[in-house]
Amino acid sequence: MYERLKANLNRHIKLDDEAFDLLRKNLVAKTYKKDSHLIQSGHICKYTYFVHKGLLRLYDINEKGLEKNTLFAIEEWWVSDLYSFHSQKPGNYFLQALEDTEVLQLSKHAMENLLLQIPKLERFFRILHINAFIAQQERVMFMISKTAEERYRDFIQKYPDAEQRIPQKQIASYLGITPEFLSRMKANLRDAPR
Amino acid sequence: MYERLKANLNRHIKLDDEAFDLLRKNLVAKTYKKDSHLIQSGHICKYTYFVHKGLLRLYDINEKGLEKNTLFAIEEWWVSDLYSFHSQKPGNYFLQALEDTEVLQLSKHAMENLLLQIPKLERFFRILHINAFIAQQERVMFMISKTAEERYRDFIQKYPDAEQRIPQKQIASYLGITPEFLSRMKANLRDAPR
DNA sequence: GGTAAAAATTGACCTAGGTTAAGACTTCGC
DNA sequence: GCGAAGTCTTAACCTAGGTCAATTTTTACC
Repeated sequence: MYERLKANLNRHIKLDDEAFDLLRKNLVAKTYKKDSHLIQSGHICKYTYFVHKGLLRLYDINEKGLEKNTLFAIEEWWVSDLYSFHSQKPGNYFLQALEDTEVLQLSKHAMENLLLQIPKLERFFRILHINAFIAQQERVMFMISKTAEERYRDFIQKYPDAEQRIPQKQIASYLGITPEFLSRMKANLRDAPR
Repeated sequence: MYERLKANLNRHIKLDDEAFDLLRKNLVAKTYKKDSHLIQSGHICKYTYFVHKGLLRLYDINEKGLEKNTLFAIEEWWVSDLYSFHSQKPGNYFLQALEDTEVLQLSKHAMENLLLQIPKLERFFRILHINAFIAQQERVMFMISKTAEERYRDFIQKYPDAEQRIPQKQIASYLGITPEFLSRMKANLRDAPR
């Protein structure tokens, strides 16, 4: 169970056994049923989650009342409403399981303590958030520069198993298009592929 | 000159004089003329910049040959091609001065040393990048959820002096619309304000 | 200070993607 | 295993925003 977490940390830092153990003691394993929520808009987000198994979506509800996905988190992703988690103010996002999902949950309080006790974790999360920023920045550039079809192609290439695991309406919402239009695009691609 | 930097650091951490002095020794003050480039696409990005005075734009050139702005950096912003800076691989972005600009420049090598010598800096940049991520995430949600006019209103509200300092075609590129359409939108707003 | 280039505006026309609605196909609860 | 609800598809029509081109305004340069 913790092997996946260890592998994840090892991408950026080396932790000795003692530090890893301390981290592990502060994590709580939880499972969530498909469709249940880990985070609710309007509430203060208490936890950051490491996805061990499953699939989550982070979304908000815009002023027109529509759900818009901002990210999907699969195995080995860290996910939270970062604004709410770090400011400890009410957030705007919902986090929902799209499959039965197992996570390791880290509270804000535990995280602050760990950062003091294991300075390398500051480095780990710094690098993690740099990469998250770069990915979001690229996504903005895609929104600005590419057509819906180009963004869709890019999406299925980057997340090859997404097509199987994620309902189309969720993918459409992530891409910023309607499910109807995604459906039409797929029909076009079928007729005139590549 | 360093007061602005000190204020910036103080937003998230407290540095003693010794540490601040060490940081200062690693920074190099540079000035760039309007229209000159600090970073070139295709090159490895050697520096991160703290903007002391002036205005920069970070942009790429997409496959259709169009320049697209991903961010404007004004006084007290940190800016770089983070992907290239951190990976030390060739980047895709250009960083250009839109006004005569004074920056403090920090090399990758100096930064790595500083992070080891002043662990609090890990914390500082971690928080900085969390906030940068949150802002980009919100920008993605705006692209997905709002009309061009709503995004324009939001932009001029968030950056009140942008209208004076930044040419319209640059703002249009940032918003993901054509200069022609921005112009027409402004005409509409003039006729039917609010 | 005059002119050449760049930026902004305006107008006619076009298209990617949205909207609404109806039918078909899946999924899920009992 | 069956009905209800949700999801996906298809089609007709609509609109926000793009394209192209001509005109005016601003900026930059000798």
